[in-house]
Amino acid sequence: MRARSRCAICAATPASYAWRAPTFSTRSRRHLHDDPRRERKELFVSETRATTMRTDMCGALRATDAGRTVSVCGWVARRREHGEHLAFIDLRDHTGLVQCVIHGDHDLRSEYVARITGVVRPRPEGTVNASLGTGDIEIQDCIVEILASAEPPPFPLDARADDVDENVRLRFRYLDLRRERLQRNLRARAAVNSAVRRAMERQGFAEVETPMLMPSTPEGAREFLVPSRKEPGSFYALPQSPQLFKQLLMVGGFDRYFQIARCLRDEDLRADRQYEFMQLDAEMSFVDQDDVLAAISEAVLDAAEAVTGERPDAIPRITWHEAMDRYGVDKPDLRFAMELTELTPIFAETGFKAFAGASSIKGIRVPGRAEEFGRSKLDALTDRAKKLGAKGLVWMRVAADGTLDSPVAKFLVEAEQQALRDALAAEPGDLLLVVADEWATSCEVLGHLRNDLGRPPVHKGPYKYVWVVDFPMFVGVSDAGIPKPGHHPFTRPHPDDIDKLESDPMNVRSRAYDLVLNGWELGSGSIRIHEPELQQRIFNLLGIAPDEAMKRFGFFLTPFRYGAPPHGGFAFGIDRLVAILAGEENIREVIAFPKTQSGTDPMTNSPTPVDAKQLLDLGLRVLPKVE
RNA sequence: GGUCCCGUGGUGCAGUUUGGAGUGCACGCCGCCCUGUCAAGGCGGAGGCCGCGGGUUCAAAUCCCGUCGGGACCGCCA
Repeated sequence: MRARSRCAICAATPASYAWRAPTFSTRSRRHLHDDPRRERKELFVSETRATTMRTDMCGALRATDAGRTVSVCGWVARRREHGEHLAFIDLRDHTGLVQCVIHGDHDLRSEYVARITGVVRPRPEGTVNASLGTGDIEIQDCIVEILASAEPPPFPLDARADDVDENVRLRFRYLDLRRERLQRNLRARAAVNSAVRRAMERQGFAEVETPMLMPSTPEGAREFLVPSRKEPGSFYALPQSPQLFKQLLMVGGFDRYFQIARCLRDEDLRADRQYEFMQLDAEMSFVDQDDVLAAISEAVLDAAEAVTGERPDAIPRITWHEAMDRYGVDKPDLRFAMELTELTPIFAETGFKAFAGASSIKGIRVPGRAEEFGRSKLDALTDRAKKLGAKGLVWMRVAADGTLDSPVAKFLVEAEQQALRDALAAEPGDLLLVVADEWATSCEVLGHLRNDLGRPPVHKGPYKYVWVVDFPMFVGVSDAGIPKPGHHPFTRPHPDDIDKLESDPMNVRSRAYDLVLNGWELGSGSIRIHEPELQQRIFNLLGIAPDEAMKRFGFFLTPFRYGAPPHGGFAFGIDRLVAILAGEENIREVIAFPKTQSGTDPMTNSPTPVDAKQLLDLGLRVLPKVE
């Protein structure tokens, strides 16, 4: 046993895992740290997970094992029969495949579970399989024990199943899980959990569990409710996050808390959203933003390193305002340029009506794609822009001679056209898109178009982490003219803006921050308000009177009267981080038993109706369906 | 709540535009042959409520309406 920590994906030690060749096959789509081009002679130094039934793992055997008598256990991945005298069986466990040479008649079919005992020998000359990690050797003189027979699987348990209807994969999830892809993804997930836990412990965070059954606090996401049997008509809520409890842990003197916490939100599902998901949830006392960002960065970078083998650089920061200004979104994807360019001054004196008087004119340059955008695609882009809230979209194709091919070109004087080309660094063949509107609208519309036109799949290319800081305290106003909190109502205002709370609330920044990776929001956090007076000031702004605040948040507010430390925290989504690191575009691929977009589980058929007796015990009656 | 895409033997597809016999391909499955294969090969065979319901038609996988299921997105996710 080695003292150094192992790769939790493949159980190899750090010294070896960077050299580990794929042991399943070269057809698999993704490899994390595998590189089959490397030298293979010192490939694999693995713990053998020997048991009373086996001596070695299938995928771990190497030429250095030649001569050993071994026992391996696993599933029949493939068989190649040559009559009753000879057959090749590829036996699979989670470490990979090994070829077993079987003489005589054995009824070994797909997915039969078998124990095979034999002698490891180098393969005969000319039969080495370079695409297998175990391809230099095979197990000969085999004794075959069938441990379980199996019906043929409904889909092939290899890379071909990537194309199988996801509903079928989910119905037979336990079979899907046998595949290399899901084995790797879930082991990457385990590696992330482990690295995160170690990073937090190393930094002095204590792991504390918080309740799953808590009072309903209807702000924010829709909650799952759990009826109380003892008090019919009353309900628990499942936590959207441990937010309130973790702040109380700070009041309780824990100083540094973390938890890999299950969170539940009854909102519609997406590629990056499930009802239940896991967060690294953390909170710290006597800190400011820099402390929190540093601690969380440590966990994220450790997690990334554990999966990819490479530690990312320090995570850069960008303010919310700059993110909106340059990328038009609060979760910028920094893997590609196409930045929003400020054009307002160019058209200060313009005679073009759509631009004249607009408070913000911005544009993006879509390099080299003028050709591709004919009239119908440009009309579709314009529709898209309008749906996103713009009054319109000005498009221009840069012709070979540099002139602007656009229905509005005739409204722009030559100096304006030249300044526009210069500002956007336009080249012949480029498509230019311009929006003139309020600053926020111009940014948001172009930000969407930028993502639509330029964004690679989330898992492609380099990993670009970024902290987005200085979020606005309030976003928009309610119908009654009351500001709406951008993060949550316990978020601390930016210290430089506190004086403006009442006079200019919409321009108050908060001490709230997001972590973004490749355009996906990984998580968010904030420095909190720990003084009851400041908290009530915020509630006043939000139109919540003191008695109302006590009614809604009483159990949370009372503790702060007993001495709360300055504190702040963060939470990021484990599922999303793992998905990106594992090269997946959908978090269902990194969850063992996920639900479909409609919230059902094809394997267990949940949710299901329950017996009338159960409802009776809970004091519940189900209403008839409304037509 | 909304928009768009997809439902054809166990799996993946073609067929739908322009209606004409469940017509076809690949994999898998079952049987036989085969002593160096490796997503083995050869021969043979079985397997279909064309998601479901209704309509149009002499005739519907194909056209129309509805519905169910899956997926992507918008709303929503403090």
